[in-house]
Amino acid sequence: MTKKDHNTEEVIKEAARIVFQREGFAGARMQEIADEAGINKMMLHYYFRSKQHLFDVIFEEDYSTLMVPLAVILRNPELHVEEQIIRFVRGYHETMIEHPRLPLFLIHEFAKNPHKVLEMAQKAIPVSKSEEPAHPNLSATTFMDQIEEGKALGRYNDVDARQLAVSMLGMCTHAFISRISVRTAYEMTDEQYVKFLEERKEHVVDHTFRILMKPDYYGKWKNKYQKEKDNTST
Amino acid sequence: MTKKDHNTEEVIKEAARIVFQREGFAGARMQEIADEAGINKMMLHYYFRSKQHLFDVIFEEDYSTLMVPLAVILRNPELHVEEQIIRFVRGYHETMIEHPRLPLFLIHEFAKNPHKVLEMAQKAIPVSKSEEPAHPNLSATTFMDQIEEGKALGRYNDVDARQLAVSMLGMCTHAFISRISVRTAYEMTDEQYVKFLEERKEHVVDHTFRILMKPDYYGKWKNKYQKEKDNTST
DNA sequence: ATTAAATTAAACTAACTGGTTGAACCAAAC
DNA sequence: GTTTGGTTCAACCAGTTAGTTTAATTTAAT
Repeated sequence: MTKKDHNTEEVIKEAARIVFQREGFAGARMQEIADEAGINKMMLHYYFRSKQHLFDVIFEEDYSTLMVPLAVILRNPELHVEEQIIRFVRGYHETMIEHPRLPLFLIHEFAKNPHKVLEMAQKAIPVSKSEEPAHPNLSATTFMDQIEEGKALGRYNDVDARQLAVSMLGMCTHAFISRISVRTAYEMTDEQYVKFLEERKEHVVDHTFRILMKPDYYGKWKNKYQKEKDNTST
Repeated sequence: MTKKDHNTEEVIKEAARIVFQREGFAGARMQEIADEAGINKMMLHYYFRSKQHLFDVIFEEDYSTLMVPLAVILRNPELHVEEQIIRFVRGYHETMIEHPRLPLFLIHEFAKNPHKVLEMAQKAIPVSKSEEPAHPNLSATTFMDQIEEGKALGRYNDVDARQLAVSMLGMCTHAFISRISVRTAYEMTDEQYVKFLEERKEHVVDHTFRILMKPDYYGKWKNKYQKEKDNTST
């Protein structure tokens, strides 16, 4: 920022991100981070007072990387559930293909320190325009309400909205969290696996809608969706 | 075994299990385990040479706790896929309700040390009767084949079997892995959450079948299944 | 050139942590 | 009751780790 064009602070953060995501807080060593950054260990304390503080910075950034785009989608009252689901699943996959270690990292550190993360979450996700959500991170009420509405209209199956939400999230996360198991079980190369993830995006949308929608409504949606897709690609 | 009736070895193992599952290998402290066991730290080394060895014992046991019952189901050539899915999902939930921290623990340590776990897996799951599976842990070929068969018979949707398998596993694991997020988001007490998990068992079966089966075949299955359930309960 | 900030190297500390030692303990065997 | 041998303990040891200090060097702005 001041002198060097390649900002040391940023170099440290990227190294720390790699090491913390790979080893977790307890497993990471400051020397390891310094080596990863190709920099003297002293610098870590010069820029970020302590290991804990450096970790907090990384964790908060990573948390936002994952949550903010998703929160934006789920908070948007203009969007219909179906559009929310499509954007959510695609957004999740696109972010995670770029940051494959994020889900497991966040979940593991969250599980080790839930209280801290929960209070951080309230600050991390900016609340826009005097909006005061009951569920600060994923105001799921609209989501739930709209599903009830769809059920009443006879479009949706009599599915428990909470169970559906957990299933959808599980379908999204699992391919990333269990990357190695899946890769090994299916004997995939790295490229094949990335391709698998790219494809998976649309499969998860499809699976979610198969759970949610009544067969004929699903058929109609798929038809319409297919046409839209054709129009965009031609 | 020799003198005391309350086996110290077992006391240590249970304490180690709790601490390792909560903190992970890197985060766990031998003193912490000793305290948890209400025992002198020396005893840990007396019974289990090193931290690493103690961890390996626990990890292998936990790995087996999860995998063996599932492998038994998936290896059974007598069972139809549908029955396999039902037993798999139920078995998974029942085991995990008893050991809620198992999935995240195993996945996290697996991700940190994939090579070691993979070679361990081959020993851990006993191969019965000169059976030589291509996929040692979850010989998924039968599973895949039967799904292709169901598609050919017009019973199943044109779903990618691998994607389905990942989705099913994700639906199973996520409720346990993200326990705290889910509990917080839905503002549940501990009892309510256990109830949610109990219920979830059948929901996941249902979700999986909704993805897998064509609507009319799903309808038939559900009908038959409902009758069977009524017969068992009356 | 002068100055101030950035960076490195190396030695150091204070706390922590896995692992060890040697003595005490205790129940059974003689 | 004394011996025996596995069991338990408090204290200790050696290596590691986060974090500090100090001094020297490089870099960039004035």
